[in-house]
Order: sequence, then C-alpha cells, then structure tokens
Amino acid sequence: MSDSRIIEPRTLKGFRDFLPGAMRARDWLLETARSVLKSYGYAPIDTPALEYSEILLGKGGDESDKQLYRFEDNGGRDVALRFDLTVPLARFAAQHINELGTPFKRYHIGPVWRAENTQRGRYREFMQCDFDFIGTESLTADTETALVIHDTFAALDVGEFTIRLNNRKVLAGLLSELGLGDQTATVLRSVDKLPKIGRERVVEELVAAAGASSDQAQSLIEAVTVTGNNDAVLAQIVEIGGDATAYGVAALRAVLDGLAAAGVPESRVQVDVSIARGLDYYTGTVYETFLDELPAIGSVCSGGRYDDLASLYTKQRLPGVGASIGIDRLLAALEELGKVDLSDAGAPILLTMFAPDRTPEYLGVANALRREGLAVELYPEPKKLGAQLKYADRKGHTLAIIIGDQEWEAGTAQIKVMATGESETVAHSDLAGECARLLGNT
RNA sequence: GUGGCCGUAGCUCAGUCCGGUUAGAGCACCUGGUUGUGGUCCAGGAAGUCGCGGGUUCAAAUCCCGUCGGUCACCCCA
Repeated sequence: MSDSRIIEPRTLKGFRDFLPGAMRARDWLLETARSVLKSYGYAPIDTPALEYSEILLGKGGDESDKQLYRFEDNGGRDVALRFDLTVPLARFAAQHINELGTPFKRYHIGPVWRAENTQRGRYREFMQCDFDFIGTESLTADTETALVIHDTFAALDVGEFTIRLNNRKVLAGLLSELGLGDQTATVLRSVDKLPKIGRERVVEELVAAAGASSDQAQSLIEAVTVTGNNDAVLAQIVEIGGDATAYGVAALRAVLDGLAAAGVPESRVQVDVSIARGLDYYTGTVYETFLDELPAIGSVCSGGRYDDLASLYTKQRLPGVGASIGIDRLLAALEELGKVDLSDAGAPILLTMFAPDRTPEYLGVANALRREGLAVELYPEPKKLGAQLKYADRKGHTLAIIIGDQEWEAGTAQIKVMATGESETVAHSDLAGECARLLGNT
C-alpha cells in the first residue's frame, strides 16, 4: 500500500479514546463507586447497548427522541442505542422483577449514547453509574440514596461537595398555592435556570412563558430562594406554602434526620427548593450534587424518586428512588482540579534484561516475584542498561532490578530505588522479601 | 439543531490581519559523549498532507466557499 492510501486515523465527534492515564483514573473512580454501592447491598446488572426503538422512544420527552442513535439492523429491526440507564432498567425490571423480588436495589455502570452537540464534559458516548432502589416507597430508601452519594464523594476525595435536596411535592404545593399548578412543567424549567440567569430574568420568563402575573412570579422566586440553614428553609416554606407543602416538607425532614443520624455533616446537605431537574418523571425527593470548588461544571450526581418506573412495560407498580453519577463529567472536573494523576503508574517494579541468553531465567525471576504478590514488568529486550533505567524513570517504576552476568554467577540481584538512586544487592532467595520491604517504605 | 471563536511537528504555540526564498521555537522523542546504571549537561538527528476538499492567483499556512474536529453560548443534560 502506498503512503497516499493511508486512512486518516480519527474518532467520531463526541467519541473519545482513553489513554492509560485517563483509563486508570476512570477505573479508580468506578472502583470507588462500586465498593460503596456494594457496601449498601446494591447488586450489579447489565443490559444490552442496543434496544428495540419502541422501548426507548418517548421516554424522556421529544428531546431525548431527537438524541437517539437509531437505525435499522441487518435483520430489518428498528433499533437504537440506549441514551440512559433508567429506561433499560424499567424494561429490565418489568421483564425480571418476578424472579428478583422486591425491594430490589441494583447498580449499573455502562456507556450510553446521545446524538447531541458536544461541550466540555459533555460527549456523545459517555459512562453512567446508576443505582436505584425499586419496589419500595419507604423514605429510608430516599435517605440511603443520599447516603450513597455522600459516601461515594467522600471516598473520592474531591474536596468539599454539597448535595442539594428538594422534593417535587414541595414545588407542586407551592405552585398550586400560588395558582400556577397547571403550568408545572414550564414553571419548573424556568426555575431550574435560577442559578444561571438570575431571578430578574426568571421572573421575566415566568411572566412570558408561563403566563404568571408579576406578583405570582415574585412570590414563587421568593419561596424557592429562601436562605438559612435547612430548618429555617423548611419553616419558611411551610409559612409560604401552607398545608399544600406539608407532605413534601415532612419527607425532606425525614431524609435530613436520617442523614444526620448517619453522621453526615450538615454542611454537605442543603435543602434547595429551586432544584427542579429537567426530567419530568421525578415525583418526590430530588438530588443534585455539586463540587464546591467547581460548581460551574454542573451536577455530578443527580437523581430522585419516581412513583412508577415501569408502567409502560408492565401492570405491576414499581416505585423507586435512585441517582446517576456522571462519570465523565466527574472525570473532567477532577482533571481540572488537578486531583487525578494522569501519569503512567503501572507495575512498581521493572526487571531489566541484561544477559541476552538468559531470557528464560529472567522470565522465571519475574514470575517468582509475581507469585509473591508483586507486580513486575520485565523489559522485553537486552537494550542498553541506561535506556532501560530511563524507561523505568519515565514510566514511574519505583524499583529497578538489575541482574547481569556477574549477578547470575553470584546468585544475587541488584535492587535500585529509582527515587534515591541507591541500590543494594541481595541473594535471589531474598529478592521478593526485600522488594516488598522497599515498596512498603516508599 | 442555531450562532461566536479556534484547528501549523507527539504537546504548547509563533507566523495568518497587509499572499511571495528550503514553515519556525520551546518541551517531548531518537543517537552519541558514558561497550553495566535513569533524572543534569553538551553535541547531533528525526519529525509537519500548515485538519480535509475545492476555488481565486504567476504564487495560498495566509484570501473565499464547503466540510470534519474542538471550544463557548442557546437548548437540554451526566
């Protein structure tokens, strides 16, 4: 093939390659989330990337239909790539809930696809980590959902973060009290923009789009922007919204009490009545999570309670509560905050190769160390020692082991600590123990 | 989907407005100085279809159109 026929290597808009550094960061993030979820008893599941289009269509409104990657497969079936993990869960639950039993809590980590325009931290293929607790209306599940969010972000060491809590019923109560009940969706969409465009423009939008009077709009904004600690906020809501908000307020209070009892610092949880969420299907508690150091990137974990997940696919009623960690958005945030080490960090030990005809023996030494639980990389060819050490340096190996003819004859090995440049010589029988000791110390 | 800005070596960028000798720099990379010891230093080297395609011109990285990719805003959302 001539040079002119080389195909330009490229990836689709919004689709990305993951180099080792980014992949390690993602693995670490997912491992952390997984271990928290397991500690709460969430079970792992997976579903196909591709579903019949009818399963996915019309579930998130017109917008998500437009964002579907949809096509006809080779068998003439109308299929589409999943755009979230919630709709597949609904289908999954309708199909299998009888064998699983309720209540059922599962987590699901996998890629989803949306054919929308890209932006920083927003891609067309991205990873979600969803966890849901279905088949129970108990507020304990709402509380545990918030606890999982809290424990995960605490374990991730992302600096301070705030879980913003609301309850759709509080909003609904306020709206009906103010006579805006029939405009719920429009109103919520405007209210959701509060932090972005400010109260003046939200008021304008409410008047223009939702047909609210200026007074109604002002009262609403006042109600959703009450400040103070959580108790004060709830008290003021009751004052403004009256009985209409009583249930929602009580639910929020129950969740807050549960979180406090579990030892969650109050500074990390904030009732925020302006959190409405884009999706319409939430009916109770709503969660959004922001990194205090990087609020602009948006919510890195969102979710809420829904009355009925799977009514489209089964007659069995399945209420539930769950949330979704935006893995890629979180990774973008962590990278921006300098909290992920993108450098290579593979096996801590590099075994250099020196004497050309001893390859089998090098392989033997490497494997003996691995059997002792040590991660070892064997340099694949007897290149100049300097080059091998340079490689060890660049790849971040902690120790380099050097065994040349002299060492083979003496039955010893030289261990070099890369950070200090110091080295020591030990017998082969002591090699694993000494490496372990040195790694423990560094 | 709509609009603004951007796209030059692996990376960060200069050069583009006012077209004109072999398109530059820093970092990274490779080789040697050091035939068994990395990070520093010195010397040398390799590396660019100027995103891609078309047009204008004697001449295009530079001007025009289209397209792909990135980014920001709207929208929506993780």
